[in-house]
Amino acid sequence: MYGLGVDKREQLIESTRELLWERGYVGTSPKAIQERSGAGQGSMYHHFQGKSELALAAIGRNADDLRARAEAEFSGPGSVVERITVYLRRERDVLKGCPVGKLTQDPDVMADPDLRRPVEKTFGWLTGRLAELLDEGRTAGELDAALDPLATATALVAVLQGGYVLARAAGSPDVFAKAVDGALGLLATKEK
Amino acid sequence: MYGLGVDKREQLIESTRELLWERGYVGTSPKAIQERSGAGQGSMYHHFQGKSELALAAIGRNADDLRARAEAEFSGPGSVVERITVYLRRERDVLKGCPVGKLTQDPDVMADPDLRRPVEKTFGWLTGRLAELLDEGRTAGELDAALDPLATATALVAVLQGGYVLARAAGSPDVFAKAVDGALGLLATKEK
DNA sequence: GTCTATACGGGGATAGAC
DNA sequence: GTCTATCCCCGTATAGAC
Repeated sequence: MYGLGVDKREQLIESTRELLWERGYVGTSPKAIQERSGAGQGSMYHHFQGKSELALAAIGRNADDLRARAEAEFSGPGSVVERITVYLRRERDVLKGCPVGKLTQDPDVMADPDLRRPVEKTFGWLTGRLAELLDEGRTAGELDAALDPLATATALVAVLQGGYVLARAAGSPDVFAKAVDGALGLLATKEK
Repeated sequence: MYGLGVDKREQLIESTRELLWERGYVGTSPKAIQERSGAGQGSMYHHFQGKSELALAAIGRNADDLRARAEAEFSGPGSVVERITVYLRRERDVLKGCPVGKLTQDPDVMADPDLRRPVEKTFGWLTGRLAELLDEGRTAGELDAALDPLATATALVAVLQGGYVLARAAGSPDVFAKAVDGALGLLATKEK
């Protein structure tokens, strides 16, 4: 626990995180995890019961990260629209996709309630938090009173998730930026 | 070619289509395809060189379907916004996800240029076609002249693709509908 | 065209030595 | 805690018979 060396348990989780992001759950084998982490079979099965338990730790960490970063932007300085803009425009590893959103396309993740829960929670939180912000903007008179906070928040989160999809399809991050531009262009009309 | 029986080649493609949709490319094995189609090993490898060639046929068909359906709605009756609304609100198998969009999350599909091409083409076409419609609406005075057709089109397609992601995360199709509502709510402001 | 037999490596995990 | 050995089934494909 002391010293410079990172323990194997930690390496296993981090490697799984990366692989889940790059290849998804069905596309990630214990062998691949072991190779990337530098741990052997015995080490992996000592720390974790198996692939799914390891994935659970990795997914949880991905989810926590996403949430922490978003919250930092949401609670930052500026008007509501400014804060949302900062969030939407933040630099992302677009072509790799969203480390959490990607998991929704994985049949084995969605089939396992334990693995699925953090994904569900993350997007529930994200949408709700964004809806709060929008509502705050409405109350403050910054945004049109007719704007539906929850529907708009859901649409904004969807633009991000869909932006990843389109960017990967096109092989270019520009498409992600275009989608965000389009969304912000539409939102701007609702500003007073 | 005559008669009631559908040939095995056809069954193989259709089964692959379903499996690709349900489990993705990495999650679909030749064995699973054979079982679902009722064809044996020999039959499959007689008609196709292997998994990827079969997937290519299946992906192409999924892409053609998506395009044909969308085009029918885009070229239907009504104003531009009405046609877009019909398209966005069309009934979909939301929890299964988009049969084409889903493929973008599959590392082995994206890594193979042949498999990737139809996906890229489909979204390129879809976004472009929607941008044309929006531009038509602008020219006709139906939509605000300041609206950016390409960015808006990209955002709309992203809302759909992201809607699938969020609905799967939540385990409910309602979230997809919410995202669409949010997008249409924003678009409405741009109507004259 | 379709079937069965066969092949080989990999996925996923256990056992036991160190 | 970590390693190596081992296990069994599956993924993916070829060969050859019918």
